[in-house]
Amino acid sequence: MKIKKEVTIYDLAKELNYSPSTISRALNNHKSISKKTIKLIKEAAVEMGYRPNNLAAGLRNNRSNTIGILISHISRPFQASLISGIEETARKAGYNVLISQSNDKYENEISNTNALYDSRITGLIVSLSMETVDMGHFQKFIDKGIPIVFVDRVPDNFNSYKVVIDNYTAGYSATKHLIEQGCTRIAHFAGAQHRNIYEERKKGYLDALREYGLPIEEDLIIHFKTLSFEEGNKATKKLLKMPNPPDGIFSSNDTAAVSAIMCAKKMGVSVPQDLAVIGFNDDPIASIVQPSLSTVSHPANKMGTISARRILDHSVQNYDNDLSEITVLGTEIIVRESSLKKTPVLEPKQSR
Amino acid sequence: MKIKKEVTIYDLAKELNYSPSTISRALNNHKSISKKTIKLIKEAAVEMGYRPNNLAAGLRNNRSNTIGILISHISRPFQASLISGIEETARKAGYNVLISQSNDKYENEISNTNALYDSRITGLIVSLSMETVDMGHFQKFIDKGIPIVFVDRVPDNFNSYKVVIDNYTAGYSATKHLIEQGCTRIAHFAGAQHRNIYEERKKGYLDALREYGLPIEEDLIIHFKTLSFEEGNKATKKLLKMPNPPDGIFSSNDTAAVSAIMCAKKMGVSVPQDLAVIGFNDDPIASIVQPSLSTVSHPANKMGTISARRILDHSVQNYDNDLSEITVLGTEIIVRESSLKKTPVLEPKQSR
DNA sequence: ATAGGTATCGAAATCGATTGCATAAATTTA
DNA sequence: TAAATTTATGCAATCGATTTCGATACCTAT
Repeated sequence: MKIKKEVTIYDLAKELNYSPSTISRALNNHKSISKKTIKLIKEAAVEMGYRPNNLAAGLRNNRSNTIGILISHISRPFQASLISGIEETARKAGYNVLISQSNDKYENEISNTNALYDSRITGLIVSLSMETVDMGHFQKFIDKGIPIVFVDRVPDNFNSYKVVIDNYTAGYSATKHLIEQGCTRIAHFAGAQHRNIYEERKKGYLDALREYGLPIEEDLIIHFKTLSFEEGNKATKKLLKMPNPPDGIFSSNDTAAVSAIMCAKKMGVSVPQDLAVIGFNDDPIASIVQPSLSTVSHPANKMGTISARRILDHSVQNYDNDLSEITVLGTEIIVRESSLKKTPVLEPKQSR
Repeated sequence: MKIKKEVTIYDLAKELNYSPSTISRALNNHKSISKKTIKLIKEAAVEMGYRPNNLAAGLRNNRSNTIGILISHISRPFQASLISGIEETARKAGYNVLISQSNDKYENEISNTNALYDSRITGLIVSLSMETVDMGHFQKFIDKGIPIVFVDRVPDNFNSYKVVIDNYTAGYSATKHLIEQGCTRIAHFAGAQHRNIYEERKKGYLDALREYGLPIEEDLIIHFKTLSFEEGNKATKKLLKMPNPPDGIFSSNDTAAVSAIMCAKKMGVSVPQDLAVIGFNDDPIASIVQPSLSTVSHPANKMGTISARRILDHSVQNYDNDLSEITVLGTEIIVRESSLKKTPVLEPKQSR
């Protein structure tokens, strides 16, 4: 199979008897080229099958019209939605999107930041790995004026754009909701406490208990490593076997919350009557499990959109110093069956 | 904030009194550079904070060590896993990954292929949009010798690498499973028939019925547009209201299958006794819904890995003509509760 | 000592697009 | 009509890495 040669602006120039400069300017709608010429050149470009070479343009301009993403797991629903939001926004603006996943490993995060840097991305959007503590690998972007947007899992010791939800309030509201449903011994599935999101959710939980005069029992606060289904299962089993088991669980994610529901059912503990459960994220499984899971909804796609916008706006306005705009988005408590002890479920109790 | 200047191989050259050629070769472990020199140069590179410029290298080599992905929706579990597999494989080989989603629009697919082409990707991995019929927008890759791997949703009129599962056999086996469970009137949730995957699943379904001497009833075959939850709900309602309703459903995806289960429960039809259900994909919701959903599992991550490998291998071996290796992967029927009419469920029937 | 080999390294062209500066032509102004 | 603008376009350098030819120095064998 023969490989066709590339059509470049030089080919266009030769063909149309213009200089490459004019071709380039015409294709970019430069104002110093007459409309007639622009039209002529653009039509010829299409006809000859010309396609711009981003590598060449990027080299020359020292930017690649590409947004880099660094997240931990693409197939987590939240992160997939995040990426989706970024991609849509970026593409509309003519930007490409490079992705990389750390699998929650610090080491991967470092090599991925390097790989993205080497591609001279316009900006970077990051949700930190579970392990990351040191932030040194991000400095090179700052030094070169490449904007970084931290999203969801953000550092607290690094000055940059941030897009987050109000995890404290969400944790507070979720816990308060359980309290209002009559729970008095509420357990908490906590995530790694060096990650802001889990730390703040826990703080919200604690403050809600305090506010309502409920005792804080360390035994009811389980610290998870990954908030996986298996971990949730084990924790729930342990909790329900306690002499004085909890009557509510606020889980820092839906996966563990769902495992709690399923575990409780298996152990003959009825949800929500004996155990009310509320999760976090509003993953698809939340509305499928029975009883359906109350949870905190996370505007993932929107967070992606906003993060991408930050990068795009930055590169236009070229801020020089105020590299620290923080966007805090609200969350919503989605009340489903798993936490609804007081008001009867709307539909009649058939088939359950 | 000041922007630091880029460290280039020229800076290294000046600093170390070598020519840029030598620096370049040393960094690439070229054999004509002594090990001592290589070590010296590499150490200096690290110390001076040198980072290669992929744009420059890519321009010179006319390749960017980047794999482009074109799928329809990032947040579909299957596609997210696919991307994940591609990303992992690519990154291990030192490649970056550009993503784009068509949202199942032909128009987006075209503009995205252009955007990816303009970035001079090394290869392209595609799962076709629902609308795509004409394949003209892929020709430019072939012309330039850029390999394309079609995965899952593949064309049948275009010569290129393909990575698929055996949809026909999967459809056949799923249907056969329902028949073996005693179903005699099996409905089928079919997807758009111009997409290979849905067409073949349906063919397998039809052949299974024929083989077991069951009549084919057009009324039991519902053609979906998107196989969404809502569509599934509506279809199930319609089916169950028939004078002679089906006793089994083979759905082309899990979303619609789950909606069928939930709809049946709401209508007082017990699953699997009165209605056995089997889905396709093994999405997370499949194991969460109650009764849990039997389904066909799809090696999504592996398909991603293989697709990426195809690109990588191609660019090494530089095949010239045999651009049509097809990989067919097997699937697995996952039997859960929703289809198990004969054998009793293993766990005792508590709490259900 | 000389031819041939090998190990190391350099000069300079190249990839394709962009852009500051210069120029030529067309138009307006004085 | 000459001068001053404005409009439209070209020249040539530039971005950073790679690679084709060679060139040089050092060895080895005859």
